[in-house]
Amino acid sequence: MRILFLGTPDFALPTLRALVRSKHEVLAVITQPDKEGNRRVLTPPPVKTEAEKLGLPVYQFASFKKEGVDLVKRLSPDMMVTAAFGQIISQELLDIPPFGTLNVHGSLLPKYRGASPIQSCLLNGDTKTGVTIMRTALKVDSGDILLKKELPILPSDTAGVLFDKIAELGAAALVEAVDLVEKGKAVFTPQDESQATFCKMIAKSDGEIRKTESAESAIRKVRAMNPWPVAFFFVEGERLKVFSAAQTEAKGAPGTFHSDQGFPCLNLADGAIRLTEIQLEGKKRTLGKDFLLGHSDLLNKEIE
RNA sequence: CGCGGGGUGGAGCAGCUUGGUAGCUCGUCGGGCUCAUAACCCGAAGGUCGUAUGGUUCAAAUCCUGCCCCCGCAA
Repeated sequence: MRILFLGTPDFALPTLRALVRSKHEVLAVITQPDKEGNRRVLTPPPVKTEAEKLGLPVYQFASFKKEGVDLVKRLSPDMMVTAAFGQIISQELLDIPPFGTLNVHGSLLPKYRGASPIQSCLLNGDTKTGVTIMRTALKVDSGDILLKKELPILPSDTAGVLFDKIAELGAAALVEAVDLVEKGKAVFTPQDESQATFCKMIAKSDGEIRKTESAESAIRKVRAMNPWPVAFFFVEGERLKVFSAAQTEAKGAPGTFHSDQGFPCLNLADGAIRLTEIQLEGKKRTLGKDFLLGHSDLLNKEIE
């Protein structure tokens, strides 16, 4: 199969690599334009960097839908593959490749359609998730399903860890799917719309820990928001990020702190969380234990 | 030229405004106490205070300047 690959973030890298390693041919890579990253530094999307490393032609579009038609017709791929591309593609484009367009999605569809399937399953405390390979359709993540792979969610999984696992699982599944299509053995099953759920893009504010919530809910946030945007709360106007935390017993009113084995613990509505790894704005991230050595006054403060 | 915080013994911080003997909590090493300890007591080692061995000064961690590095916000 001669494939045109569309993807943008890290999530798409394993799939791109797997395709390059497979017997199929990646004609070119389509991705989004470079964007201003941290502190005004222009950062290329990870897929661009990887594609260049692999020696593949790269095309960047602010709107592939509007500007990409000629290119796709010229390349005339047998198939297109999308992996977290980040742009909606027109039906006209989807119809160009004779074998259609496949997508890799980080959930067991029809659950968790949308932009944050991995964070969402962690926020909801699910015990399993997975990856789905389906047709890329005009309506986001609604295409007919070719195959799914399940994956248990471990208590130690953060979004970052799950991302990596699912991206790898998805890469293998996608190559398997392309093989099936090539052999004419692919069976596509429509999604059960009545079971569909949708998740929005994660915003930074979604990571705020409030004293009215339970410790369990806070722990889920910590796991779901790591490595981005990272769970946090405010103490006297200063933002404190929580990279990792463990559930423990409350010893004080919600919003106050106590120390346990040298670690700061935040008391919440139901239980408390031991702050194992944290970062004060402007400072480096440290173990909660080390943080407390220089900030013992934290124990007398309260979150907002 | 987006805004802002920071770089002080191994770790986390204070000291800088109002220049003048380098401090706190912890760790490390040695010793003591204890059935025991992430407990306690005694003692010790360890720092050219990011850098230019820059400028001002009798004197700079502290004031001024250039440079390097780390980080938060915003986008």
